[in-house]
Amino acid sequence: MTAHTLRYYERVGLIQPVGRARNGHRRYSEADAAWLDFLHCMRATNMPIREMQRYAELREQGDATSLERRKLLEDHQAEIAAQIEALQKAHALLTHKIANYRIIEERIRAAGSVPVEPELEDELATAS
Amino acid sequence: MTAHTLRYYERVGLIQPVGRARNGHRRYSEADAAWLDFLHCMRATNMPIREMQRYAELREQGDATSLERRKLLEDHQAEIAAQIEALQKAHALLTHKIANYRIIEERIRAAGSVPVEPELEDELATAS
DNA sequence: TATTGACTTCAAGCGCGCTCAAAGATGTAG
DNA sequence: CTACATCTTTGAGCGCGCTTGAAGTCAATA
Repeated sequence: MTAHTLRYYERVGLIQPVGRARNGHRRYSEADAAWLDFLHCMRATNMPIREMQRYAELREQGDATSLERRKLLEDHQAEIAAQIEALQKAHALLTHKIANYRIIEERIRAAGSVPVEPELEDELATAS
Repeated sequence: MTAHTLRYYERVGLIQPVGRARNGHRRYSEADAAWLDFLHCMRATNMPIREMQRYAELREQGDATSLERRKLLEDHQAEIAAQIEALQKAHALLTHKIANYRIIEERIRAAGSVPVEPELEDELATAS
């Protein structure tokens, strides 16, 4: 997280105005750092800024907003689960395609040059 | 995938100019569809367009580019693995935080109103 | 015949999340 | 005292991946 990003997060209300040293420089407390860690974790898993803003807003309103905050997090967790699934599918597909490329390469090595004919048409087989 | 996105992909070279009906309308073959499925799968796992362009370019050059294409896919697969890890971490964190919110809610219900004092400071505990 | 509707083209616009530029204040080293 | 680095502010700019708009062509339907 760059300094610029921290300023940006402060500007858009993701973090409350943070404490300052006598010279005006920002001093991030442990609590600030922990909150930033959390934000970072949410961003890294594609939570939109708007949603993080909503969460930050609720958090500032205290325990009464617990239920809504929980729902927000549950929604995001569901998003995460969906993302994991898509990623795992793609991972498996790539394993397949990579193996395929190894076969092609072996064939080329065996022929001593690049054969003209045998394009192993992979898309129809692996897109499924 | 919208029609607009298909046009866009064609414009930026992700798909070769596709066949046309007599009236000039595009006709996507099975092979086109399979290739589009693959592209869709890569985009859904955050492969940048530039990388997909590179892959498409190599693909058009035939089997001789097998090795480079394989490396490209291997890199992306590594990216995917990293993403999965981050997502799983976040998923676990959220499980923790959601459980925490349930406790808070239970406490509120038990008190019959929102207590003023006991803000359960969660960030330090769960950000780790 | 008139009117939809789905396609075509090309260019411009947009939302997101930063990212950078410019100008100025302050602190540390030589 | 002079550099130089590091922070401060505000506002503008940018890269990505679409997305939309405008204007036109064609096919079928009321």
